[in-house]
Amino acid sequence: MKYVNVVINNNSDHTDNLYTYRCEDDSVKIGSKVSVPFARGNRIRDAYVFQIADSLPKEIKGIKSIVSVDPDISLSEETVSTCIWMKKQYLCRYIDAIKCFTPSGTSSKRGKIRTPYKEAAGEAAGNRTLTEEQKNAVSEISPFIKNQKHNVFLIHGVTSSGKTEVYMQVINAVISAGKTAIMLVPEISLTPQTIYRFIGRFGAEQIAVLHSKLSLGERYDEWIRIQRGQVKIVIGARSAVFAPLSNIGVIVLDEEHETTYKSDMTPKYDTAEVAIQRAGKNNAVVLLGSATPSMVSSYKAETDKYKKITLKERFNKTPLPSIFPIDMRDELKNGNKSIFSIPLYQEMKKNLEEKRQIILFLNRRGYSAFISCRSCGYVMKCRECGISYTYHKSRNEAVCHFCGIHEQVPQKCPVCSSRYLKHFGTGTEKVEEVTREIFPEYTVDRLDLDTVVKKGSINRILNSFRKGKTNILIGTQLVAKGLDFSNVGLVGIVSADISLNIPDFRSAERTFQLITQAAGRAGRGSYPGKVLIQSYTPEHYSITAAANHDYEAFYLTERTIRKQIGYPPYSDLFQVIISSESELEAHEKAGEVAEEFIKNTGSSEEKYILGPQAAPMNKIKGHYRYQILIKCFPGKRKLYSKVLNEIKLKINTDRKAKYLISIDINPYNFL
DNA sequence: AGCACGCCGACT
DNA sequence: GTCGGCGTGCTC
Repeated sequence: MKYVNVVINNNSDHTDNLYTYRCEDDSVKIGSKVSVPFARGNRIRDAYVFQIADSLPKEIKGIKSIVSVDPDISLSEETVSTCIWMKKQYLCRYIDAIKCFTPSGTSSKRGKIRTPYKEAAGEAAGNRTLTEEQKNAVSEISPFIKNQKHNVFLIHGVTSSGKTEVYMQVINAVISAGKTAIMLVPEISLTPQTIYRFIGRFGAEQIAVLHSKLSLGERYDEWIRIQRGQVKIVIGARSAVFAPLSNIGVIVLDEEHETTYKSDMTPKYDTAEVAIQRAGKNNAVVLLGSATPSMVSSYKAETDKYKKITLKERFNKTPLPSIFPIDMRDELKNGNKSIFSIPLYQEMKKNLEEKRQIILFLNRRGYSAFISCRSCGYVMKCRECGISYTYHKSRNEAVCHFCGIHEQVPQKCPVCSSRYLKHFGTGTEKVEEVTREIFPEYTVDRLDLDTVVKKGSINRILNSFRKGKTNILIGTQLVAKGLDFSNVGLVGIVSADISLNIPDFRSAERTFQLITQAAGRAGRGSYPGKVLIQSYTPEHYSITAAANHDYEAFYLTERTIRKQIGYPPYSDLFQVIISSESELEAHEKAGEVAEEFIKNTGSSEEKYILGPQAAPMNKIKGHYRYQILIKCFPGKRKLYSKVLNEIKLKINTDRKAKYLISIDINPYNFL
């Protein structure tokens, strides 16, 4: 006879506790999925065993017994403890964390299991020869694999430095040592070539690919394959960090700076944090790879939380493309009001004539118009938050989307008195139209979220570009991610100002990343590529540092600013959103939450709290949303989490309350 | 959440 | 009388 504490699969904050049951089944262990009678009706529900004891510390009246044990699905002790950690870390319920680790479907029963990438052409199985730098990287990591010592490595490698080859050799060592590996990529549909390389190298039967387009049944079958130890490597997007592998030796996050690694649905987890948590418990190594590491990761490397490895040279020894900022203020002075500057136009013409292809980037996330002077480049920003004001047409006001401060837009530029102080950010839709107008004899194609939605069209667009049928490809950041075309002579960034002025403290970081990643698309063949960046503030450090291929310069400047204003990596940002059918109520309650937070944390430091303020998505499905942002400095995280969780529970379990609260710690998107 | 209990008004 | 509305309390 033993007693178990279980988490009930019940979608409610009220029942987010451990419940004790009697258990006679010897096969039950920590992580077992069981069926239990629950509540007055004794309805049979799924539950997961989190604790086991031989006796009860004190008697529980009306204790019930487990009715059955699921033979197929279970958690491991490691994943159970990761669930407990997730509840604290992300203020979610136990069951939300458990659902990440368990398949929601049932077996597809359609006979044979289909592996979507089975037919991948094989690549030579042996390891390739490495550059000196790659060898050093591998030999720095190997001892940790051999000695089963947990560590996190930040691999900062320029585009084309061969990071993937380093990952593969480390994974090879891990598998040779009888352990398993998780390989995470930002977006699986955009990185098919990486998957094919892995399948070619390690063989499809050793690999499970967690594909977003898998049906529930297919996903279930893959989950079972992984859990039964039939595969050694799991490749997938962020949710693959929850793969039911045991004996993990390495978890890799490729392109670790990508925003897709942060979940925006409950639980709002950070993939790198989960990876590090799991790796720690498996005595495994984590590899975070990027050409443009996030500020947070670089800061952790600087402060010795991570070990940094740098790959400075490109694998094929081709030089990095030359990057030229173009001052759009000069264009205006010279009477050119078109989207394209003279240098960009001429460079496009030249490349087309010499039969090289062109990629044009535009940032469509510029819905929120900012206010800038086209004559001198001045941008209206919030003094406190350091982010660009957003133009609100209805009141002709400039509003800070972080703290809510607003002011009238002046008639003249406060710096140079020009009348060219205008809101900016519209008109990018026109790029395709204008391009077709200027170069009617060439083929122009476009790749963005709208075109990607249609399945298959992304491959059609990319294939026709790869084959050279498309001369000019216009795209959003989507195109910047890891695509490898050898005939691209020119990359044009139509307006760096748009990403530079999105209302987010990460706008400079994003801009630096965008330019660097975009530049990596040029000059992959024999011709050294060229990158032109159009901007009204080409002297901005994110642009000059990117142009000089100088990550360190960018990092140091940005770090200073983050420290001054108290943004990550110097704080954790808690975004608390109150939603209600009544806009007034949402606004008021957000204010009350802020007051209660201040009272309960005993901190009188109101400047740590920004808002209340209309949330980025102001209205969703008839519910108005107001937010407060809380800067949480080192040492405060536990207290803030506890207080916020108490406030959240009180509100979300109050049936009379007509509003809801949700909390996102370090959200990635403020748009 | 989901369900039972229970205390009130409206109805065959 | 008694059917059913929903406010309240509880789930090992």
